[in-house]
Amino acid sequence: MFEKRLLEAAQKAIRELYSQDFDLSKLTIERTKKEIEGDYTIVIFPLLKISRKSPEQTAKELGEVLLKELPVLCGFNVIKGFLNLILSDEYWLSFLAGNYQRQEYGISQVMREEKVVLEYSSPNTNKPLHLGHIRNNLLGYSLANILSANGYPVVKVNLVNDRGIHICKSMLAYMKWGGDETPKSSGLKGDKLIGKYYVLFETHYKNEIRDLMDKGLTEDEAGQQAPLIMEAREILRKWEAHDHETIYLWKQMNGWAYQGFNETYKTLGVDFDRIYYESETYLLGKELVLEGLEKGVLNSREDGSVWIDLSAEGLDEKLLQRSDGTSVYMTQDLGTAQLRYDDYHPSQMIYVVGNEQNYHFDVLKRVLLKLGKPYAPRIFHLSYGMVELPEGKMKSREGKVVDADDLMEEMFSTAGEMTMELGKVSEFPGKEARKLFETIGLGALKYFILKVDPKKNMLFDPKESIDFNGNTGPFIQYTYARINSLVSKAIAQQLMPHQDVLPAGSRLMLQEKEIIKLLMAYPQITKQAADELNPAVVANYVYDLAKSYNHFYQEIPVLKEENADLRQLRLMLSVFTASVIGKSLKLLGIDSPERM
RNA sequence: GGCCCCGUAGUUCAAUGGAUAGAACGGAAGUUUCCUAAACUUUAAAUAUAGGUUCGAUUCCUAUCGGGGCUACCA
Repeated sequence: MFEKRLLEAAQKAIRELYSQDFDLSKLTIERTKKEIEGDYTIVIFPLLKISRKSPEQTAKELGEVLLKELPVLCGFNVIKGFLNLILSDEYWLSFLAGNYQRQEYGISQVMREEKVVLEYSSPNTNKPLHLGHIRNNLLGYSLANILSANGYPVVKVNLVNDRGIHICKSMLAYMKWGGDETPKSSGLKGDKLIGKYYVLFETHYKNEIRDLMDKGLTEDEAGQQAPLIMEAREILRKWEAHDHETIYLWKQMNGWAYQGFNETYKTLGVDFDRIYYESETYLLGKELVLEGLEKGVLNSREDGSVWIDLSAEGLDEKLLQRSDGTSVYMTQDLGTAQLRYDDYHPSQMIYVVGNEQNYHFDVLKRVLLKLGKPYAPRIFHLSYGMVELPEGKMKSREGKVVDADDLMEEMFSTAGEMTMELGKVSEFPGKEARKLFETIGLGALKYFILKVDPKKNMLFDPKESIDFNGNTGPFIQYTYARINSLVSKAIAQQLMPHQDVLPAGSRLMLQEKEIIKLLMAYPQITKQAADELNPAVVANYVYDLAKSYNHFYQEIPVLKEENADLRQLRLMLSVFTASVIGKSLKLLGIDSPERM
């Protein structure tokens, strides 16, 4: 890689010029800004202490030595404290010719030994997936792709919250008011049917609380004593005691939910290698709690509840097991972590979970550390920001959510309307057209969500957020389709270049060079995205690339160019660009349409 | 109250401590006898406030103001 060679040469040049060694980590080399002539820039300021000369003078001296030392350099300029180096066109051209058809470009050919377990999605079986889950799923799926491309063997796991007091709530509501309604009889998707009863519970529960408060109870007391919540607790107790009827209903309702989830996952285009159920891990969690008690790391109270005291570390006391012996979220997560470690011995266990659970994961890690678990330090909570609506946070208890299925369906129909309006694919058969609308609609949705830094909260306005023009998924997909059309024509006219032919002697236009530079950056981009666990790096990159290509395409002829060398160069550039756009989108979980 | 995160054009997002803070949407003005106009070109418009560290701060530190989250025997 050129940066490395440049750094070494700079080291040598500095020693030659100032007879001193210099800490290379202080030297920054960056790609030259677009508006300025040059390809790589060395920031000179850190050198001034040892050069004892003006920034301009220092830059000039260093530039001259480098020019002599590195044959690929053909010139430089100095602006203030910045040394801008110019590489010869041959350098860019040979890179282009050598890589434009490499399928494996930007994909690591070395696989690491140790696995990464990546958890995402993690739905509750009592409510359908909503926009927040969409962000979660897209992030997880994309990260799995990005890590794989960087040579990490990834195990995609989904942890289903299939048990707990919240599930009992929808079970209770169904027992009371459900009759024998099924997804089939109601025509509702399974997860939607469950969600309906969860909301029903919350509504009635709230009413009971209000009634009790009217009788003089505090809100807390009312929340604890309302008949519905007490009944739900009883169901949880029965469930943990393996009561037959309870288990039967639980299985039936969860089955409905899974069917619904699977449909949504399929439409969204995400999948998993392994599904864990909390009902299978909570007992292991309880064992760990017992172990903690024996080791004296945890303490039990008189009422039988088990706690960990983290006040010495600036946190609070945290409950790990209820007084009635039932387990809580944390108990389950302890077991899940253990099981995952036993199954895969991963080098990293990444949890894609919203930032509202930062505290929970902080505690989880500390508990496991105190238990002396070797995998505790390998736990990494990839904490992503909330998706907010214009009116604020989504509240599934109140049914104030953007439903995942509805949203996607809306995207598809909007994509269809847009396409028809533009008169793009009127000759497409119906099935193919529907496929295209899904590709474009999902492209818009996925790009919109993934282009934002995962750590940050983001706003989603159902009426305005999704666009198909400008900095959007469809814009990038369009660029891909456009190139594809161009290349098809080139093939038809037998104009495609031969791989072993170098377009020699041609001068690169600015627009061409800009694209080549971006293409060359692709491997670093995928690495950065993996290091930072951040798909937005890829999203912003591929937008830049598409934008640069459109700029080029608008102003410079490709097939119409009469000079065969230039035509060949531009075709290579186009083929390479389409390939890298396709790969980048793939990393984001976005499909690239051949036509649109 | 305590702990954590975030304040960048009208709006939604960018910017490894480096050059004149980038885009997109929206606003204004243009480009189609020419490889897909879901495109391209031009234009107006922003770092919450006050200090500090630094040759250099949107970025690091402190305070203030504003927004969000957590602080459940919910998940």
